[in-house]
Amino acid sequence: MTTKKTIRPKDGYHHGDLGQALVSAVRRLIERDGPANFSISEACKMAGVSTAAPYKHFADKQDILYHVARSGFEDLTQAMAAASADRSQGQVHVITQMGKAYVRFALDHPGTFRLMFGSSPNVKDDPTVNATGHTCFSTLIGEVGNHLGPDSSDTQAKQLAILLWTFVHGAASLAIDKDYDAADIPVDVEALVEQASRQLLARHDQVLGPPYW
Amino acid sequence: MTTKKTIRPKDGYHHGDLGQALVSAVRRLIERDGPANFSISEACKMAGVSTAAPYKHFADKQDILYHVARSGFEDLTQAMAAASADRSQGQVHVITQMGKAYVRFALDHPGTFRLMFGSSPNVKDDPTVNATGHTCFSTLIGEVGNHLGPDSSDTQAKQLAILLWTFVHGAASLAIDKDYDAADIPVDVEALVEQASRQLLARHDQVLGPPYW
DNA sequence: TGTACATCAGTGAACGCGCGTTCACTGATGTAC
DNA sequence: TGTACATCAGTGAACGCGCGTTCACTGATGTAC
Repeated sequence: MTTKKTIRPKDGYHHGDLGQALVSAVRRLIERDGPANFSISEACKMAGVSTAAPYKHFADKQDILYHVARSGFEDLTQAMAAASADRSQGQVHVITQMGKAYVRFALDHPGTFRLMFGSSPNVKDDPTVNATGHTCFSTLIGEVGNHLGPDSSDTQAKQLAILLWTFVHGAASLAIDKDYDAADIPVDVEALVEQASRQLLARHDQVLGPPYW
Repeated sequence: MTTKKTIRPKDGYHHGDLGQALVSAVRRLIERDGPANFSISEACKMAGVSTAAPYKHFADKQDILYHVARSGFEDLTQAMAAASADRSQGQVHVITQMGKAYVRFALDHPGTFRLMFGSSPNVKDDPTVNATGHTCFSTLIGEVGNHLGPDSSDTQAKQLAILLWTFVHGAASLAIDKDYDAADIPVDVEALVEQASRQLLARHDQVLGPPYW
């Protein structure tokens, strides 16, 4: 944490850490143009390097995308972990905070988010990308397990986690794709996640509090 | 309904209804390669026509996409209307059926679905596409209004409709993008929609039934 | 400390490709007389 | 009914472009002696 990982851009021939520089250039391009519309050539221009240089670090275009997706999942996992660090307000609060972090990540990095979860280009046939995504989802399952209590099964936790994930992912997708504009009323996505999470987490023999509107 | 709209493919020079033929060719291509990866050239090959022919019917590539998106929204609206035709089992049932129809449409036409709601390529800057999408969402708002009763406000109906839409859209997206595979357990999307819809539609002073698992 | 050398991250020019779009054209069609 | 003609949906060749990738190369770096 104290040692800043510096990318030293030697003025001369060697770059320092071109691999990392390209990944972050591609991430910036993906944020600007979408994951299907970035080009290696432009990423090279941004990194100040010839168009052949990337092939010393990556097999091909797809390989770069794998690295970008992996770095995205790492960031998302970290964001969700940070959001769930405050455990003083109960388990439900922890889970809703994770959901909000998910939505915030999508809004802050829509292009990367689309790459990670979308299908064009597809990035899920890479095992390590899959593994990183898996890790990310596991943290949610763990928290939902805490919520359900020690008597609950792993399957129960997974199924409830899927329910929550589905809503949160819908909120993130509709928000970044500007689909909520069709609703004619302003949508507060985080409030939406708060409301739905509490409702979906509620025990089924329990009287719910008032809705958020 | 009785008069089948025939596309007469004159063997000779004139096509008959090339505009319609191209739209459906593009839809097929979009289903195969995704909305960002179709090419006019290939659609022309499918329609048996030179690459210059489309420009007699459409301004440019983007214009074709607008037509495709519009036809998609029309199909989705129709599918949702059909699903909600059976009103014998109560208002909640009608609404869950609409949600399932939405998910089924996405699974049957993932490419078109991504074009309609996604952002690359963006299709929402066309007013008539927007209007068709608007119509589609309105039918849901109407049913939710029925559910809430005559004393409810339009805003209340919209907000609850947004809540439901969000979940259903998340389910559709995660399903077609194969993201549920990361969950390690099989996911029955329609059952998921059923469960979540009932839970989100439940009155807030009401004891819920048992969950679906 | 100085030198020879292996390593390898970069260059820059070139390739083949598929694409969207334009252009002058052609020939089928429907209609006015 | 027959003919002249305007219309316009098609053709096919060509364009310019940006792209991913390859190639032989060059020169900076670190290390063994």
